[in-house]
Amino acid sequence: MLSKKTKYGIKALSYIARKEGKSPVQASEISESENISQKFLESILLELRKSGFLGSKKGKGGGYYLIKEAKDIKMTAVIRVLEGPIAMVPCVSLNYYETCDDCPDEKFCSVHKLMIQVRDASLKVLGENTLADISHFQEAGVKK
Amino acid sequence: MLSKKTKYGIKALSYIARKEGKSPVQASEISESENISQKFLESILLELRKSGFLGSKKGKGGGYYLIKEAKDIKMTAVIRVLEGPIAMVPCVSLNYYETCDDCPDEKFCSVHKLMIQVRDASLKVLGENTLADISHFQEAGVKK
DNA sequence: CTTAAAACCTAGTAAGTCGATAGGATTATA
DNA sequence: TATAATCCTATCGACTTACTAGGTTTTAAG
Repeated sequence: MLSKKTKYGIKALSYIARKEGKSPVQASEISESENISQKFLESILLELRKSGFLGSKKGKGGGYYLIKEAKDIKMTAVIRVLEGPIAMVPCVSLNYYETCDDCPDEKFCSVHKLMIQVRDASLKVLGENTLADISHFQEAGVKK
Repeated sequence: MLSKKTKYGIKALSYIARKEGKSPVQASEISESENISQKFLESILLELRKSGFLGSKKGKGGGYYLIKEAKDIKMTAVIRVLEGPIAMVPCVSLNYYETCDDCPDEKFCSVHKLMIQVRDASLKVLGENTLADISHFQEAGVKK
């Protein structure tokens, strides 16, 4: 299950992407428009800034803005920062790999085999979709 | 992330599938062979029995056995029983659907759009793989 | 230069979940 | 009758989640 943090984070990024070109977007505006607790959202936006997705401007008229273009932000990157691993089991994670303490040999693990396939399928979808794809409210990014 | 319960459950089913044809398999045997706490495993096997995957026989020489053939057990079914929804967000779940309390309209939700694609990709993999596919230790079930 | 509006920061917390463990009751076989 | 197995209920510590509280700091506008 996706945490609320990740969900809210994606919604916020998407909101900012849609407003792009104009002045920075305030947390309060996103909070109201997307029905997210403001304080909680603030902490998420802060994290997105620290991980290089957002820039910010303090003081009156301040707010958040995208540092890269929406079309250059892959959803894999967003989810890895907010949620952590995309894989469902650490032993098949590319970015957060860990051995299982049970399981003497991954090659002969039924779960491992299955979860590699799930991971690859998810990775494909999340790698093909950018922030731009999910923010324009038409058909999502199904490329040929 | 997959819970240990689901992981152990799949491993146990897979173990039983490999032993099939002979007498029932004991929890203690699976527990030792797969390095799973016996008591915890017992509760998982019980759940798998109650949900119709396993039959059991009590007393000396008892144990667990598959009720259906391994090739007729889709991994979607196993995961739904042990883990719950396959979707990462309730609002895109087929079997455990729930509306989000934020989000006025799913059609215009960026997360929704993305997670439908992820769900479909996962569903495809888990629907194509049966217990038999992941239990035979060759290439997993990649059908054409 | 003062006020207001914004981001930024740290800490805490209630509720829930997870991964077990404990301690037996029940049933079947030999 | 002894033993080996499933079955059942309850509990528990550690951890995570989704916040909330209570500010500090920075900036712009009047």
